[in-house]
Amino acid sequence: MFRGRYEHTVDTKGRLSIPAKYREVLLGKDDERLIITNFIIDAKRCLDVYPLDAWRSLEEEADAKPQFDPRMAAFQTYYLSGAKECTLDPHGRILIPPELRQHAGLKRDVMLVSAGKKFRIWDKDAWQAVFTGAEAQLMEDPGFFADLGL
Amino acid sequence: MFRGRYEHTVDTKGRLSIPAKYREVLLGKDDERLIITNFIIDAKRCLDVYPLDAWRSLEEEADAKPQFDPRMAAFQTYYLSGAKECTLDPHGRILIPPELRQHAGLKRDVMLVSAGKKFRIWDKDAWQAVFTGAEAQLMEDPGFFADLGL
DNA sequence: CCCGCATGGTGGGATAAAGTGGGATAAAAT
DNA sequence: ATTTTATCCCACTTTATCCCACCATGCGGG
Repeated sequence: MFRGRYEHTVDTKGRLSIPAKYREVLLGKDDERLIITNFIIDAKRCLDVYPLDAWRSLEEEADAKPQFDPRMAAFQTYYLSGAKECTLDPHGRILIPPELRQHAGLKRDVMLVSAGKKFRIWDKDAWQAVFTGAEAQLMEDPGFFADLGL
Repeated sequence: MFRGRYEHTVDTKGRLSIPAKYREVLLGKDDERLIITNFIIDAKRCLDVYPLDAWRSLEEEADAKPQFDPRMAAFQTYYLSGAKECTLDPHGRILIPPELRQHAGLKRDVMLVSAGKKFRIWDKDAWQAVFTGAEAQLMEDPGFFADLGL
């Protein structure tokens, strides 16, 4: 499980260092490979990052569903097909492929945000917008989280 | 399993270099032969590309089905009979047969898109349309993927 | 309280690999 | 026989990878 939010920077070569706390999770798996794909939340684009094993099980679950369901096809088109494998360099950094960097509109300052078995990478400004958006919803409707059954 | 999307170019001779990551998959099979056939998704034409072994098992599965089902006949007519074998040149490129290039409307810029055991080749503009279509669906209905149970 | 060292994050140059293009030769089609 | 198409070879450009150095921060020991 990944935990916490981190503000890091993407250098001019497109490299991003993974927080040490996230890396500890990977060390526990004995596999430092990460899978990155494109996603979108609240009309803001971001990147979803999975450890390889978590990604594989997602692929397999998806594979077990009816292939010709139009939603599944869209999922395949949008989410699964965008996946790229990235390995950590000796300093614990990944090189974010250009298309994905562009998709999420990553500039220098980015946010790494935990999301259970995966984490997300946001452009810092986009993150701010999504975060305050979620906060606003919660202000308007204090029961917003209640329905989740937690 | 192929992974990721790549934007490459078809040169004036009709050659297209296969992404190194895709080639690694073929190296694992000890067989660099690819089978290419015509396909269509969301009314946009594209090409389906299979490693030879995956194509063979598809052929055999098809062969095991009732021979006189009209749908199978159409599948045979459209999909199976369009197949051409292509081999990689020393630089890891394939020469896309003219008919297939024309079918998919391939110009200079193309997209290679993973799809499980096979991958697809799209004209870049056609791909954009398909991709943004999927994204638009997701934006309209944030629960779009939630219903897949993943 | 200050110093030195370990750790985490950032940056830059050198080398290797991947992708692209073009000419020359060989094979195939007309 | 001529034209076209495919294959091979070499060259160039861009991108990724490796390696080294640097700078903060935090912590323990003098």
